[in-house]
Amino acid sequence: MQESVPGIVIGRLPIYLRALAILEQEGREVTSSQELGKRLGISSAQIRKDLSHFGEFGKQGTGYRISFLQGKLKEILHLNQNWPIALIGFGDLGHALVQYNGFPQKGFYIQAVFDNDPEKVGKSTINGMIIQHPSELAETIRREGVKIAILAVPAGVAQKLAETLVKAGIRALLNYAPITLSLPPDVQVQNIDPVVHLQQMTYYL
Amino acid sequence: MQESVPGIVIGRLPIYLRALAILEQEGREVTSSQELGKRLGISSAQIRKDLSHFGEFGKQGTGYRISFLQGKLKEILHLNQNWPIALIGFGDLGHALVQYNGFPQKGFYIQAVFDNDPEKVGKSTINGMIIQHPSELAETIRREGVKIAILAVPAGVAQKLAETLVKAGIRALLNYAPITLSLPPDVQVQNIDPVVHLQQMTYYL
DNA sequence: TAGATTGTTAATCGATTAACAATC
DNA sequence: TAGATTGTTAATCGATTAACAATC
Repeated sequence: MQESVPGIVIGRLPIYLRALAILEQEGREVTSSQELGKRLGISSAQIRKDLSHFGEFGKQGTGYRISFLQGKLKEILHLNQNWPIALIGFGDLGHALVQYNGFPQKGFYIQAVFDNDPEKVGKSTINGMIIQHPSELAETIRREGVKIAILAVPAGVAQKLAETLVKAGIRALLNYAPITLSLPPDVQVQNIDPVVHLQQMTYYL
Repeated sequence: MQESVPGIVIGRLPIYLRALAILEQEGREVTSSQELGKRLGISSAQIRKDLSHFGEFGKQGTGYRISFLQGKLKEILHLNQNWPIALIGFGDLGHALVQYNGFPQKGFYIQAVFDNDPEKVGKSTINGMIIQHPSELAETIRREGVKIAILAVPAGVAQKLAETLVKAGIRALLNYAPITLSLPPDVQVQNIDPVVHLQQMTYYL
């Protein structure tokens, strides 16, 4: 648990959490590595190995108590708190992200929205946030102590904005711009580019 | 080239393609595995190894001709054709996806849109597509020979719809619903769940 | 007790990297 | 020729899986 856990293992924990939430919704109280594995298309050994990086959460013979394991995984992933988020870019995608109820449901709250279109600056989103100009970005992020940003802007301005965000104190960046960002290694970056996903699949078609 | 190429290698090819497009935009004609690697945060050896699965695309001493390598990668990924796409779900996200110009730019054309909201069925999108009821799904997909679908619906109905899509002839599915789908192994599935990405990053915060 | 499932070890499998001959 | 960079081999590194003692 002390020596660093592989990133690929961390990447699976939210998937486990998602599966546990569904099992819980179904009224289940206990599950096993085998059942989880079957649902997720993963071997049971891998699930047990992954969890063993962090402790012993199951019982021989019976498996895992769902609510207990959920709690542990949330603790590990630092999800026992709400996370404020800054959204950069209020185009169609930004609009959809602000509306998406999956974020607040999981403790992620978009707290500030930025766009450089003069037509949008000063207007308010459906849920009452005022769209700010990027020039206010650094101050707002510092003041609110925001650590996570979502970048939903065109590729051309993404790198520059990302650098500004990092300077302002952002430590984790969800990047929707179709470009590989160059940032200090201690800044977390996750990329979402639907075209990249589609282009992978066409290989097999 | 004949014995199957690891999926992880295929996953990087679109990233290479994206980087090459940027270099081309910058007016460059030639690049090297070292330069590409630096831009992408990947070792040059890995890039050369990845490409070697498919042939020899470079020249010792000089590197890779950008337009030639782009052509080869597009060929490998079957991107030398347009791909029609069916979009299931016309909520905020579906709306953003229909508007997104990154798709047609790369040869992906949303050709049919489905939503089960009676308020939406029969109405037309901004670019003139008529929103169809899911009951028409199978026939439309078969008729148009669509092989790729984007699933942008709530988690609760995703599995069922995915099965319908596969029965109708869909072979590749880009899944925005926050759930792991169970589908035949010969169907390609890629998942996009922003919450999963955020939950990975909070581990490090 | 009998059956089930964990946590963990060791073996296997696969991916990445270092190094270099070939050659432009 | 001298310098640069490829494609490829072998070594290293890391991740997955099989197997099983421990134990609920």
